[in-house]
Amino acid sequence: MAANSRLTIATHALAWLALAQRRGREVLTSEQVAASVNTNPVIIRRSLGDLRRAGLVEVRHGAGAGWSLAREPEGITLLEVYDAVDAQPPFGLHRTEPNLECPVGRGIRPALSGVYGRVEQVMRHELAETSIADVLRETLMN
Amino acid sequence: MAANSRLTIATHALAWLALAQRRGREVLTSEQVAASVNTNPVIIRRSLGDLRRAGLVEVRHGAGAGWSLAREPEGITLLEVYDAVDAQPPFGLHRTEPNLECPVGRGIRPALSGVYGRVEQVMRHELAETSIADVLRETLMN
DNA sequence: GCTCGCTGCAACAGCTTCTGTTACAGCCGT
DNA sequence: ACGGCTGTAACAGAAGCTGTTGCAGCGAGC
Repeated sequence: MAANSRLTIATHALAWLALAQRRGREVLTSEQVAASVNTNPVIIRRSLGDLRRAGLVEVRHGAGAGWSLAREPEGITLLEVYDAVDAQPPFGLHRTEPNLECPVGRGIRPALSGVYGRVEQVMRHELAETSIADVLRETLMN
Repeated sequence: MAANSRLTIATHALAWLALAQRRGREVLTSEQVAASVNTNPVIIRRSLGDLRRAGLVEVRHGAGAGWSLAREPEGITLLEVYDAVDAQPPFGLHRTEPNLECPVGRGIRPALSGVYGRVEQVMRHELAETSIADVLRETLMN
């Protein structure tokens, strides 16, 4: 499958909510967000549902329902979005347990876990450097 | 799908080759490597084939055939392995083109490309910090 | 030159994940 | 009560990875 686009969809939705808010529209429906992302409204509801559980957006039910940011766009980092959408880590260990009678098979998993953990740490640190407001600003430059 | 284990398989194979070399065995067959990784020899041949094309291992055909490291294990970094196995990048952009009539849809792809590019850069930098010899040393500590 | 062991590679099945779609119950302003 | 929208389940299609089988090709050693 192509690479995972969950973080992209969620960030797109948040940037669009941030812009709508700035323009005076308090809430957007999943259909309106879907029109910008160019996908199905259910996809957006699933993604925004993840973000709601993480406390990044709020939802209003009933008539006139819709979604809005729960916080200022300057305060929402891509790291929070990454955690909210529960994206898969970049690397996985062996799918089947290696041969434990081999010295390499016995010790390689903790060794690789250490390396992979360091990689994920620097990745998370970099994601924390960018906010939704940053993304929106760069987006509107084009 | 579960996370991608290509980098893990390739690194395991290289560490095992490095240890065998140190023990005086010049070459290992794909079956011997597969026994340590606990998988099918064809999987190993595919992985080592990637590493051969990247110049990290050498193969000998005919009778007494097998694989050996093309360079010192201290000089092979996980970044080279990562590039050799052509692992997928951690994040993907929209699968379908966003709505270009929306200001967010129009500009968000270059904006996200910039962020994702920076994330991949720090990831690559971290992978370059670890060599096969490092992995083997940590592996044998367990 | 033949043999034999191993590589290289194609083809295929099974599994998993993600995306997209339909359908429907639940909620709540108006 | 109505109507619009959310929440969620169920399902289909596509894609990628792993694992498996089968077979041609290569070359060292006899």
